[in-house]
Amino acid sequence: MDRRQRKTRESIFKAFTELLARKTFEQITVGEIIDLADVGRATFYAHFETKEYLLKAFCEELFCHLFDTMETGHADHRHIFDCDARDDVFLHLFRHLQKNDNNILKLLAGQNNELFLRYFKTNLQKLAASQLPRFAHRKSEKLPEDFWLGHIAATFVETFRWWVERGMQESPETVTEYFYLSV
Amino acid sequence: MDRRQRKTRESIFKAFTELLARKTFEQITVGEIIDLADVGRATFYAHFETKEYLLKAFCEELFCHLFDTMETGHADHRHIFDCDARDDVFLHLFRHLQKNDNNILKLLAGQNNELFLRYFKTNLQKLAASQLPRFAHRKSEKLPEDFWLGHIAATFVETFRWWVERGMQESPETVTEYFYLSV
DNA sequence: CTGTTACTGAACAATCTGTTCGGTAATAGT
DNA sequence: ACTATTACCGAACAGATTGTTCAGTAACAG
Repeated sequence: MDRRQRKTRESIFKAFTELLARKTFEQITVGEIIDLADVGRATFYAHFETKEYLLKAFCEELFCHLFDTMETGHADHRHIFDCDARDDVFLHLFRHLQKNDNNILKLLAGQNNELFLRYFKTNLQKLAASQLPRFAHRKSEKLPEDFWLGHIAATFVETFRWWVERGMQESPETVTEYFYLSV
Repeated sequence: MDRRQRKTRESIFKAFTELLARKTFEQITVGEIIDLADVGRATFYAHFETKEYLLKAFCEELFCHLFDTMETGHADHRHIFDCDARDDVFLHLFRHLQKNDNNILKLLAGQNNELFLRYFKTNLQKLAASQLPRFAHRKSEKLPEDFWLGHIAATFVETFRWWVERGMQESPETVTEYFYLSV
């Protein structure tokens, strides 16, 4: 990819992330993004059809980083975050989320969080599917599989939301315990 | 309340409901609402500060109808909907939702469903609190109460969402069973 | 009958979106 | 090193939407 393109894309992402720390998605305008990214208006629209497409691309990169690196367990990833692969993946995930890379919290709290939550849930559902044996309760046998997977993902999201609302006082270990107890 | 005010408010609500059947909240403009409601622009803004405040008022009326009448069990309500108070409240609720009064489904499916879901969850949480003995599992003792209530409400919402996504093929009784099994 | 209140409708500024285009600079291929 | 391609700039642009203002008119309450 052209170096110019890459630089533009990165500065737009960076500006978007910074703005996300201050305000919610719908409060951010294209004008603010290009000012902070120091990029022409036409350039922005050459990269992203609309503001929503930027969010979409942002979410894709975000969850790619968050989930894919976890599943495959890349060496560099483990080095950076000092992860132990033997850890529970959900505990692992809570630990990541605690760091609030890329201002995930603001995306969760925003008014227009539908798209974000959909990505979150989709990825969680895939993760849950790979961890299905962990959730093989008696009750799960009586429920349709897609219902069950959706329930696990939704429970994770809700647990995370509860955690954030309370200011993330509890340790990731405690929250993980709550998650497994309630699911 | 002045008859003129009431009529204006009602025609705005009616227009909003109709538009909600066709498009999502953010696609609806104030111009469309006042055209359909046949109401002056200034009049709309005399009633509602912004479009969001209209949604807020709409949600309040909606959930007031949905929950309050259920808890108090008004005679007229039972007449209209032919409800049996001995029925489980959650089954009762699923039956109501199946009717899709006021296009709840569109509000659920919309992109900007955050406000709607918050109202939904808040009311469900109150309902769950009143029904707490039903959810007195072993596991619930080990969890903080607000976490537990939030989990019940979120599970209901998720169950409902799953139902809607599959075209509401299952009976309300089956869905209620799934709900109780998973919570 | 009268004072108050609500609605009308049109005009208004302000903001944001998404597009267009001629000129400029960086890049890639040869 | 030359050339064609590609990306960027930046300013201008039309179009849509929002929320406000105001003078005139109609409905309401006492």
